[in-house]
Amino acid sequence: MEELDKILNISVDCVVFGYDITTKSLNVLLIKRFLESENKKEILVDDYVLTGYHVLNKETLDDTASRVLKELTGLTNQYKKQFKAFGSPDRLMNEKDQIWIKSEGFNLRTITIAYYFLLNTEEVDLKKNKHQAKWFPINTLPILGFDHEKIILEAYEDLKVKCLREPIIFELLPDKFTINEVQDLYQSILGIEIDNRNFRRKLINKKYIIALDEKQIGISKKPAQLYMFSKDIYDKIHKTNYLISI
Amino acid sequence: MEELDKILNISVDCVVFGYDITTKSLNVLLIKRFLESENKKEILVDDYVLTGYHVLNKETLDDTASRVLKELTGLTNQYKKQFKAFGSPDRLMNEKDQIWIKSEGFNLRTITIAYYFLLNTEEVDLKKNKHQAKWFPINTLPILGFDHEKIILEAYEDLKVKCLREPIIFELLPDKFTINEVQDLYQSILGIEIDNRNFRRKLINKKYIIALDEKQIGISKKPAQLYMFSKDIYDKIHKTNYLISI
DNA sequence: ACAAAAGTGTTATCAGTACACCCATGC
DNA sequence: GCATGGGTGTACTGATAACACTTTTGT
Repeated sequence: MEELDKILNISVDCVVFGYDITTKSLNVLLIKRFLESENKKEILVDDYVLTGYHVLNKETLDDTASRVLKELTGLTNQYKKQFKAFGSPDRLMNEKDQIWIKSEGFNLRTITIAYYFLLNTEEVDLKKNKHQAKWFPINTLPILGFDHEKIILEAYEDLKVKCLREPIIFELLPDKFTINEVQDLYQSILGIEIDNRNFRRKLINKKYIIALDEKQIGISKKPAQLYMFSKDIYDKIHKTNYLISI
Repeated sequence: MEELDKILNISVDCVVFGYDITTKSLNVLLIKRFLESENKKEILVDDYVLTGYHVLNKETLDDTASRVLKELTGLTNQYKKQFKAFGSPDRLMNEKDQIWIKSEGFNLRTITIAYYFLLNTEEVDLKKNKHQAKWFPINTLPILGFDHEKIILEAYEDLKVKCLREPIIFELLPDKFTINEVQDLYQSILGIEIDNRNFRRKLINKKYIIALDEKQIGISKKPAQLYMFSKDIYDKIHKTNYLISI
């Protein structure tokens, strides 16, 4: 039944970015792709890929992406962005990909609509996961199947550009965060050093960064002030902001 | 032969933006969609759509877009941007769309990868065009088939955002332009008023805006200084520019 | 000489950058 | 009391915003 509903040449692939606040590492969630020969003597395919699935007949592309994320992590309502379609005729043409495709029975010329999701790794419990999902730091990715390395790197580029212009950085952090955590995250994503004093001043002066009546707890050093991000206030301020910065 | 090569459920649609420097109007190039009943007594479909075509089997998505533009305008090497995939199950489901799809024989569940192109209207000669192509100002679009109004408006949104951050504005102008022409174009796209003195200073101070040894000719008033944009210089300057502006 | 569009300067305010030390807390 | 990371202030520079008149040219 479900098989009939699949569009065999159109899929959605999801780059799930998760920030690990304790190791200060921007990670990508990948699943294992593993296939042995019939006699189990030979390993035919053993690498990692993005999660993805075919688009179903009665489903929007956004729905497919949300479904894939939910199955992988149990999460809904995370920040989601459709960032590019990949459809080169040779994108699934290396040897291992062909073996895999044969075993799965889908179309050699499949076009994929790629999404990325932003969340923090603490939200995800990988223990209950059946796909052998695992976090990999963006800078030390394993061998990847299909054209998924390309997809991840393009998603990362888009994220880098976007985090300079839009307040999506907060999607990678818990609701309550410290200023230094935001700075660490920018530094991780962009691979740069930022002056702490200037960064603090800049952020604290924003009306949509709200100081809470709380400090960190359970920390073994001086606990830091916690803040939250108000999307409502941000949107109000930025309705008509036409600064040309080229 | 060609029919066999088409992927029946995947297309590319092209939003061709053309700036008309004399009327100061940002336009979109559309083609006529017209169908009569067999007895020619009734007009079944009479509206406009974007140009687009199915993706061919051995073609990348970018190639499809370039092919469509070339067939429509004769032009190659114009600024091209893949901006979004549209794949909602009901995107081709209104009555006229269904009549049209039946007559053309393609798939009811077609996903389209939408591109936009930037050029200036003077580059295009519509006389030789067989599709009854016509320019429409972005603010006075005709009745549009399929979900093409939605696609155009999303392309326009993307263009608005992008022209504030990247020097794509120059793709809509001739190679040699005046400062006031750039200002008029920004004002057309964004629907805002800009102070001429501040804008001039800002632009002229950019190293990648190069004053030529030429003035306008054939103009009935004081001829203005001509400038050009240097992408090389722009790229050199902006290699590593990590200004966080949220 | 007139109409039309090109071009010009100053001041005030705000944002960004560079830079080094003290403070609060938990252990 | 000490190690750790949190938190602070100032001066300089460059960009932006507000604002109105003169100049050049073709006709």
